[in-house]
Amino acid sequence: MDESGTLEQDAAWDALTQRQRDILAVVVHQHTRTASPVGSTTIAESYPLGVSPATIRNELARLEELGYLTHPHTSAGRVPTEKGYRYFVAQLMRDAELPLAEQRKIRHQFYQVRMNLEQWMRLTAAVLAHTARATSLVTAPQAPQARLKYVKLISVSDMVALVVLVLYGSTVRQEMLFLESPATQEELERVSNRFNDLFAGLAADEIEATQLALSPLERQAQAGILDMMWVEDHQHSVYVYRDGLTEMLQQPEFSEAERVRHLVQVLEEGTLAEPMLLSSGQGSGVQVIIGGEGSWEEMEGYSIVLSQYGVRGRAFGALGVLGPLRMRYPQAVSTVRYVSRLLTELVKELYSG
Amino acid sequence: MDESGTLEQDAAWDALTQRQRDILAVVVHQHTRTASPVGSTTIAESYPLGVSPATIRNELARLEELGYLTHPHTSAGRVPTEKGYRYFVAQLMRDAELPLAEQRKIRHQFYQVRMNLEQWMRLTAAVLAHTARATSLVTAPQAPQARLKYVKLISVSDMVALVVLVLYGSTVRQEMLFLESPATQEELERVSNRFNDLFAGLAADEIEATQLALSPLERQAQAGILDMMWVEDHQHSVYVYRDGLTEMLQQPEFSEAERVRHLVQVLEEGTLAEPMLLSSGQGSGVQVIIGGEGSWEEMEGYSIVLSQYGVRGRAFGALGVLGPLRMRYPQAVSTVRYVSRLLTELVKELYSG
DNA sequence: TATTAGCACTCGATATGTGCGAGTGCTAAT
DNA sequence: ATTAGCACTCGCACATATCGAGTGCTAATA
Repeated sequence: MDESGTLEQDAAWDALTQRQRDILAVVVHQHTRTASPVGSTTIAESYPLGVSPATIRNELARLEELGYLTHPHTSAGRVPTEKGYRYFVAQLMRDAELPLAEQRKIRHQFYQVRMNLEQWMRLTAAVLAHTARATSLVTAPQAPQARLKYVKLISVSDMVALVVLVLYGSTVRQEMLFLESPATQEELERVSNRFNDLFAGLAADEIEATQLALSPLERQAQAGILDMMWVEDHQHSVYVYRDGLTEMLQQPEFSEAERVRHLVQVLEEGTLAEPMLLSSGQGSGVQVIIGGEGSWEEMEGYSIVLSQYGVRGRAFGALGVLGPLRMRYPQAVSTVRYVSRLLTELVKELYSG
Repeated sequence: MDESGTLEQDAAWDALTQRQRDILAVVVHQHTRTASPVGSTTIAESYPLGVSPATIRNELARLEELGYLTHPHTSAGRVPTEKGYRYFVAQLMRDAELPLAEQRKIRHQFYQVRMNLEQWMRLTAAVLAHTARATSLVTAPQAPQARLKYVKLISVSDMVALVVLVLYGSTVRQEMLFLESPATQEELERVSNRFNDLFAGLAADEIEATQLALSPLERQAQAGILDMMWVEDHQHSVYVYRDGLTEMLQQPEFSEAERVRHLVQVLEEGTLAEPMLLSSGQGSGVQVIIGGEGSWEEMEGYSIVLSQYGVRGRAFGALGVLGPLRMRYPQAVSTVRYVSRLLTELVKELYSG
């Protein structure tokens, strides 16, 4: 799904009549509210389609043949299939913007918070979870390559120094360094100053490439700094902020313990960040993954609405919501879209320095 | 439970015969392995008590009368009650040290990791969860009052500065500061230097108390720093590292979705840190809380084995494991005790600077 | 008096049966 | 093409029967 909703137009959708489209939309809509299968009479009664339940039954049978709906069992109503949800998202859903009131409320919350990355992430997660009524997932913006803005060595004891690295994008990292030979705060100060002159603005490989005469202390400090920056660059485990799990677990799809366990496992093992950051690569804007398509096998039975935010090539992250197939797609999509735009603005400000 | 296991001796335990004590121990032991009620024949067959099942039945009935055991239903075996577990932990459990091999393995893991607080916390959580086979909970060491070690203001743009605070105990905090009037890096540098001279080693209230002539920029910076330190001091939400949840959810006590939901909720809402840090106050050493006694109502149906670590009055945290009543108490207690001692050593090193 | 064999009894778990009702699919009429 | 009518299906809820593990009690025994 791209912004205008045209991206999936080329998919080979069966040609459905308008009435079939209407009925499918009603089934999806009803089912997302009630969580139970919807029958022909319910449809006829609650929407003025001007036809009898019998006719609707025929259409339902046809839609089932085409793969958009299923039966849990013979004498039950219809439930959308994954294909049904996909059709709904791509073709039927009116792709509205988030209501202005909601927009203002969210924006206000963001500006109330100090300019602190971690708090933004938490707030984003909270807002997404609350507005879309599903579990939210947010990664912090990732810079492709850490660049040194400022370094400071602080004496902890004569053999131990604390290395504080400030990277562009106001990431700060600190680590202890065990010294091979004792050093005073003054010596460390000198090293800090020299390194700031030499290395400011450089990435790890550039720092390594500078062939300079270094004292043993400097050599050790440089090695420590490079180590920290490499860790930063190749950090495989991106922390994923999340919220709204408990509320979502109230939903009837989580009435079996096994289902809950599985979800908790997937969330805890933290393997979602990678596909989030990679997957939403194609196409700009909001992506809707239904039933664990593509590289999301693990998420079979769930849907994910996600978007990247930030600036490609400088710092970007991903955010989205995860819920059961029976999700409020319109709400989820508009919320994710709005919040990702908002966060893009904020990240631009943050990285402008 | 204190180190020597004598603390709870004064509790008014009913006088049980040695045979009753043996039988209670067997019930607890069997039940923790099999998760199902244990019957009289099982006991007679698996342990050489030299009496018939009938005798054991009489004893079981007596133990039930006294409140140490229950029946799930008439024709089922016995299951320990909370009181039964308490008696087991206080009186019957042989309070051994962790096996030396295990100790060495754990210690080795800790020394392999760089001296990095976050990694220690994660490792602690992993080790606890794995060794005690329950969900581990670990808080980082909390200093009673943040003391400034070093401050640095870094220009982000002419109107925005990044404030980096290094506190004692190698905590580093950073935050953006929006300036009222533009300032260059040089000006910020001057402020940083002056503040380091004036404020190093002081706590927030002491910094506030210094009545000095400050420039507008300095005044704003000071306010920012104070703010950050206050947040640090009054931070109510201490992050709790945890591990092993997924493994624990495999246990049969979590076969009902409701139970899983409840646990996830309690863990997610993060209200456990406070009681952890306060509760283990009385008595040194490892504390065993069974069935949500005292201020742990929320944890009814669970047991917690916890200990504080670190140095009282300087920096201390809490660690422990959380599991169902049916927990491997001996393992849990010895692991928690060993790891808390180990971490105390490490924290002492960290804060020695 | 403590122990124990014997035995009736209880109750959960499992399987089987029955009625109910929602919702279908089909057929024949419109 | 639509629809009324109706037989049919099947899950659900509830009742009933069987089975077996494990108890509690009683009376015999050491």
